[in-house]
Amino acid sequence: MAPPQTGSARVRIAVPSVAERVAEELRYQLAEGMLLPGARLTEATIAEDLGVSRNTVREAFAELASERLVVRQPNRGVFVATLEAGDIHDLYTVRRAIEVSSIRGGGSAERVAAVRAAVDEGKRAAAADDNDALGSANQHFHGAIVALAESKRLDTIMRHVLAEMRLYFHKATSDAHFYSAWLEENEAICAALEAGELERAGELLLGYLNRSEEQQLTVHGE
Amino acid sequence: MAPPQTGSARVRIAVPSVAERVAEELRYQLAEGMLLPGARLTEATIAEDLGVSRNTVREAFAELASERLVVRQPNRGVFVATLEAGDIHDLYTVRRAIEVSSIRGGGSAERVAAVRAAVDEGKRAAAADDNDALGSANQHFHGAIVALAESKRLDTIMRHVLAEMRLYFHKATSDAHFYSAWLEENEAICAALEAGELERAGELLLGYLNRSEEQQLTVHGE
DNA sequence: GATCGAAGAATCGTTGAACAATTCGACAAT
DNA sequence: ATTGTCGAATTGTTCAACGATTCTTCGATC
Repeated sequence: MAPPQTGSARVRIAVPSVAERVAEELRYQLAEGMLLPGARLTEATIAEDLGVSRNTVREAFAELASERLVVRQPNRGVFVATLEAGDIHDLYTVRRAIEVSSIRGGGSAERVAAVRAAVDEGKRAAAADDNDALGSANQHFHGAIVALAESKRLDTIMRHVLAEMRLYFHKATSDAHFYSAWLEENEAICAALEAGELERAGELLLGYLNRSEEQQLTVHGE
Repeated sequence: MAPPQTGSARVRIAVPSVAERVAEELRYQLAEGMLLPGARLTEATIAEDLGVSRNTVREAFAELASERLVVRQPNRGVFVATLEAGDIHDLYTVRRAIEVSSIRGGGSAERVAAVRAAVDEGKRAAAADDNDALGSANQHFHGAIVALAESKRLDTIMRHVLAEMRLYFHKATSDAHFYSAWLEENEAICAALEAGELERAGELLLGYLNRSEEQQLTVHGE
């Protein structure tokens, strides 16, 4: 007999609710650039397009709004989030906090290996000249860094931050030599991490984030 | 005519929507311990109690779920979040990341003054022997530290973390000499901050958070 | 011709009712 | 003690409606 309630690991075989699937679909369209910042999302239209009720769309909107992917304007509707002044700095402030903190704490061998895997993934993508894959690999790299901390909450925060950045920067950074610079930095950061030089890894990562922020600030209107 | 769209500072005089007010009311009850972890929140009951529609309650639930104050179990209902194994460590991991990062970045004179104000608030509460006020002051102190970074996103993350901790620890820590230790530490941290010794302030804060986590771990089951 | 305002259309916020699907509790059968 | 079944309760979702708010259009006015 199984112990009455093993407590935590209650694996729910739950089919994602309709509202969640709607949110997922919209998230996808947002990441893919099919819905550009500022675009209006009319409840009735989306409800009809996806074949669901307006109320369900509403619930999906609530979820996306909590992730800052869309903004609700009372009595006016929801719009794809737009980059306000200070948002770039804000996003990088969050990243500096959680990424640097995570890497300074080190992590299990498995988690470190995952970081290494992301670095390699980036190298392969570069070799294959696949810019999309390069961008994904970079996100995986930074996701893996946060994952070092083994914190559910930090993971979801990072997921949201990355989703927001995809929304804003999806095509803007298809500049080739952007990425080549990343690759070397990621390699160095990963090497320091593997060598247990956590302090130095943190400094390298911090430097990368600061430089990356400046790049984004110059690319987008200050 | 007003300038076509002054852009950001569009001050909405919006009356909070009904759904938001419901969420607010529930948040209040959660913080105040009227709704204990594990309690079931039946849609119909709450809808009737608050005199709103079931759909509206649903929207409020979605918001609270995104803040981890309640948990949705598909087809079963929403329950007040309970402390799972590792949650305490998780919460403190987030706090270490954002609080230490914020204090290491320093802040404007106004923001530093706000930290000082929170320290004083704590001292007054201690003098008045008001334990509730002491708890609030401590939360203000740590909120003020995060506010140093002037980041909307970090502020809301911190707000959510503190709300979650209030939910779990609302009465547990009414131990008098807990607080007196805090007061001295807060004072020392604030002094270091004011002196511009950011690195040291960060270390002190980190030490405090580590010790606080251990206390909570021993008080609550492991 | 530009400004203002008012009528009308579109959309949102919220409600209430409905119904299938799922879970829960109890009770009977093996 | 396990299994199965039935009924009650609750959730997930849809639909239709209506007041409130915003947007648009279109004249009327200066």
